[in-house]
Amino acid sequence: MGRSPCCEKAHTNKGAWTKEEDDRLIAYIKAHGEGCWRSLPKAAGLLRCGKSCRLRWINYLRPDLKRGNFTEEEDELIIKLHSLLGNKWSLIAGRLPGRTDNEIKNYWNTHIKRKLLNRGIDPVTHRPLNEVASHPDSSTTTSATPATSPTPPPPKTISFSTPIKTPKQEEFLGFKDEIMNQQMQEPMRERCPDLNLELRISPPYQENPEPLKTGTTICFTCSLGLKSSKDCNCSKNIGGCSGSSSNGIGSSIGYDFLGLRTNGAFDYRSLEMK
DNA sequence: AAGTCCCGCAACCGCTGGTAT
DNA sequence: AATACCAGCGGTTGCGGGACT
Repeated sequence: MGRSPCCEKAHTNKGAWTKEEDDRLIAYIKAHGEGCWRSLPKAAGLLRCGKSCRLRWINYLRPDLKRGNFTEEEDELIIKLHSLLGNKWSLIAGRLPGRTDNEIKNYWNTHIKRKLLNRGIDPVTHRPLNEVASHPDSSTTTSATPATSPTPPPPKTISFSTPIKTPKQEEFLGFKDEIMNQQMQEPMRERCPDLNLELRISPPYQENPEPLKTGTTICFTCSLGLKSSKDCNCSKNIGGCSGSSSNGIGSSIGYDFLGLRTNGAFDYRSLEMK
């Protein structure tokens, strides 16, 4: 037994959305909120698949979308995040307010790939092209998984021998990038000497950020904005984070390589790629 | 002006993970 | 444990418009 189709394909429109369809969708979501995409089309009087409605809303109609050209800063941020996360467009989008995964994916394929090639950097491995050429195993094929090479590939699993010192609270509120950069970049630089991995990423925007008490922890999955993850290891006193601190890692706060709050010793095991 | 090519983007498709029953 | 449903993700496709011949 498989899954039933998400909609009655025979009675749904396909292709570009009309202004009227957009208006109907916007009006419905304004009145009832997001969710229940399967039943939404019928309720909203749309001859569309629920999936299609969701995509249209998320990628085009959402009021918080930024639209417009990407800035140079956004370009660099995408490149850096891609070098660390691979084709995890939704994760990358999560670090770029107002941008969608689809938008970033398209932008990557049409602009950034070319930009990196012009810089002599392989867009898949983020290694210098000449280095890739000298190691035939480092293919530039479809996989986002870093290619094999004499040196270990980038983070399937990474560990840094030097634990990050716990900054004072006022330091992490102001994100002491320099500390992180100095301590985190060396191993990466070793592997990608031409790749500037200086990361300056802000935490997700919060209207009224709740100050963390010294001694509390936040796990990597939560720092990425992944709610209710089974990997969550946060202390219970952090809003929206309900896991228990059971991974044996110390309770001091440090920064992961994305500039996000985490335990003093960052545990990259939670960052395994597919 | 007409035809062709190329590029960018919106949308679709197939699949996976999570959850409820 | 098995099944069904839902939401979401990432790869791919196809259309529209601009550039080029």
